[in-house]
Amino acid sequence: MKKGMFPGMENLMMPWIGKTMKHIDLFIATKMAEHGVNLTRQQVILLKILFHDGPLPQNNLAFLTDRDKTSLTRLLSTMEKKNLVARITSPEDKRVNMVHLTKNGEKILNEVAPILLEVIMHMQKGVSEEDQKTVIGVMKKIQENIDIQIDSCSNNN
Amino acid sequence: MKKGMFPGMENLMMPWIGKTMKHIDLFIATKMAEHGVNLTRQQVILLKILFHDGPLPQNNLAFLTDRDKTSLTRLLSTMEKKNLVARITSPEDKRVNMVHLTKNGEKILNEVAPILLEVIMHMQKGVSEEDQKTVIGVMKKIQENIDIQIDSCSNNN
DNA sequence: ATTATTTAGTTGCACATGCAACTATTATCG
DNA sequence: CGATAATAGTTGCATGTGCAACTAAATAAT
Repeated sequence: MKKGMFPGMENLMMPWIGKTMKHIDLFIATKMAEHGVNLTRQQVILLKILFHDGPLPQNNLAFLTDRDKTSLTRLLSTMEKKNLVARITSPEDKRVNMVHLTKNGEKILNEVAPILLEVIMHMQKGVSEEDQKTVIGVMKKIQENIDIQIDSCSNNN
Repeated sequence: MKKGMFPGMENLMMPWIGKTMKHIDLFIATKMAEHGVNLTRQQVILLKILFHDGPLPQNNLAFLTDRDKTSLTRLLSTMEKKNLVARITSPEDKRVNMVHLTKNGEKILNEVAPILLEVIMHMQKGVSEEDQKTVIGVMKKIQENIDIQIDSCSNNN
């Protein structure tokens, strides 16, 4: 019995993309754990963004990461428990939470950044620059195709 | 502010793949809902497999769909509640649950199959056959790169 | 100024996923 | 045959995700 035989779907991109993404998430979590850190892909990316783009309102963070605001709320809650980030209510607008990278978050980001890079390099080993560009181009195209239909219905983050 | 600016990661595949997959899942769920059906991508794929490959033990189903057995357990529970599939204990080996497609499941699959195809075609509109092949090839390559590291640690499904 | 509306975030509900630990059943070994 | 090991599934716990409905605060409108 062959693994991944979706009847009539062997030569479609979708199943492959989905499966790959699942593997990537697992791989990253595993590698992080091996280095004694307990972070998901999503958390690392958030740390990276906060480090580069300073404290940001949750709103912007949700937009930047293309995530529903409710999803971000809970992602931040997880990260706040681990003392990676801190939510500070903005004095100018008390509705707004400015999300800060904590000292600990920064420290861990520094530990983790090289690991992430290593993982990424390992993943794409043997894939030509050109093919990478093709993949990115196709992903963009798919999102374009989809968003034409979805944008009208509001994305609310 | 640009959407999806992961500092220093703009030309990496990973963030694009992840985001695209999220969009695809949402798009499929939305389209299904528009047609009055309440199914996720994962559920549709499972229905398809059960239709083509007949009743199967959960074990095999987990293997075929590259999913942890515990994940499958819960996916099936959801689908059983919706009367899409049925678990029937095998008489030969009482440990084994044979997963059957119910009449209702088959009926819904028939409704849904053309929608899924339409959705897929819409998604990949404007993407050349060649680029699709490239994408699939790259996905396979990434999984290969990753699995070398992971296989040793047992995949337990 | 007071009301109505928009905006930022949270919470309830539902779904998908994996690991560790568990139960029940079968197979194996001594 | 009886103890041990392997196997199939489930459950507890943790993570990520989105929609609908909510609270609180700020802005717009009358």
